[in-house]
Amino acid sequence: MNTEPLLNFIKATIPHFKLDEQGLLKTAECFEELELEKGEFLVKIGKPSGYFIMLEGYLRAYTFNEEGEEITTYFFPANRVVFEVASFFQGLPSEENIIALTKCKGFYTSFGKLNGIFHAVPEFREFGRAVLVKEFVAYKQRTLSMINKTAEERYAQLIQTNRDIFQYAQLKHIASYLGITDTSLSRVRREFSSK
Amino acid sequence: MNTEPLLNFIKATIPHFKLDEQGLLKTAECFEELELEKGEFLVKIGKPSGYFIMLEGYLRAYTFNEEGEEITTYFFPANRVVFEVASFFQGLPSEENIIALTKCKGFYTSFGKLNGIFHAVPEFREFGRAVLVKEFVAYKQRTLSMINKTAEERYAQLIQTNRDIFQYAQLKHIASYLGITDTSLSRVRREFSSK
DNA sequence: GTCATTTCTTACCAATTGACAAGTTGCTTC
DNA sequence: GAAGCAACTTGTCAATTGGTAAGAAATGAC
Repeated sequence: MNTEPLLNFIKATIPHFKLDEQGLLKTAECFEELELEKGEFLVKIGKPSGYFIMLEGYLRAYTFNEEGEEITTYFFPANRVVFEVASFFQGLPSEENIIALTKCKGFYTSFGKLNGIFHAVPEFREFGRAVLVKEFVAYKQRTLSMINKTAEERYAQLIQTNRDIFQYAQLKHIASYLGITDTSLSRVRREFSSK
Repeated sequence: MNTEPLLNFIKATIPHFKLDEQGLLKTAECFEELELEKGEFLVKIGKPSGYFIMLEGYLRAYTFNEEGEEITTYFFPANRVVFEVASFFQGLPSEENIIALTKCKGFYTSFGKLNGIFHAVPEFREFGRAVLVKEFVAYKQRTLSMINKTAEERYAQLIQTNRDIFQYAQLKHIASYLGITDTSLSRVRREFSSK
């Protein structure tokens, strides 16, 4: 297993990470390489979530509303750590599916193993916290745009920050992610492109 | 300083917390008692956020949109840990104000001191993580209702889960928290109460 | 107490969004 | 190629929400 990309990712996340041989080895040991084909699930509803450092690919998280319709809760681009927080950290069955929109590559571990590294490699704890904080902050941002931006503004923002998504995800999924119907998104797109 | 309520809160959060004299003392040492009068700020925009274990009271977090209008991002009831995550954990100036809606009581600490406890009292790290995860999960839930619930459903949900808020917060602030205008909330309330 | 200010409600109209249905396009399967 | 299916767009109408203004109610200053 070539662990260099994994360690690079960790170093990029926390510049303070020290590379003593011991810790480096222990850290790498706890991860396994994982590849997902398009359409494969990283997390399934009802099952526990793992912890996936994704270096290539795109993922979509979704759940179902009372009417049984899919609600897309998140899109994950590459170079993000992907996990369903309640399931992973609270040991609950996941309430979300996370599915590969493209072929995905990265490094995978479980809660038990991650805790093992936290215990054995103190510097690594900072990584765990930084990741949790980063994802939390991203979610706060998302909530904020839901409360104070119009559908069109949210669409424009998504195009700016995550244009690739439109290449891989279906518009109906982008619509539910933006909190509107696919019909509405279609209209928004027409008006937006006429500007 | 009577640290019993503080330690009870920690124990309630993580039942595994061991009460060895040493760690107990060190933990308590890092907190100071804090009381806020109604209208006082816990966090101010531009300043760093602290970490407040609030045992009594209600707080409101808010920011401003491009038009300079207040947007309420969160209401904190008692028995929650209150902090602005990006500011506290990433050392950034806060982009939110957090203000007391009522008299508030609890225990306060800074990032440096909290890290000190994490270092000195390993069991306490679990508390820090549990708190972070809990707040993250709460925010995810909030985002989900913004995407797949109507304003009236969100209103009904807030009444059910947080009825007290209506006693302490202004309706215009509740409106922006729900992502609607105060005019709209007024209508929703009329229609809701006529059912 | 009065006055002034803010908060909340209501009314009116405009803009946005949703629900439903029909039509187009593209893809898969046979 | 034809048939079937899913994704996307468009149109129509209804429901929801926003913007503005006016008035009622509550609050605070004096």
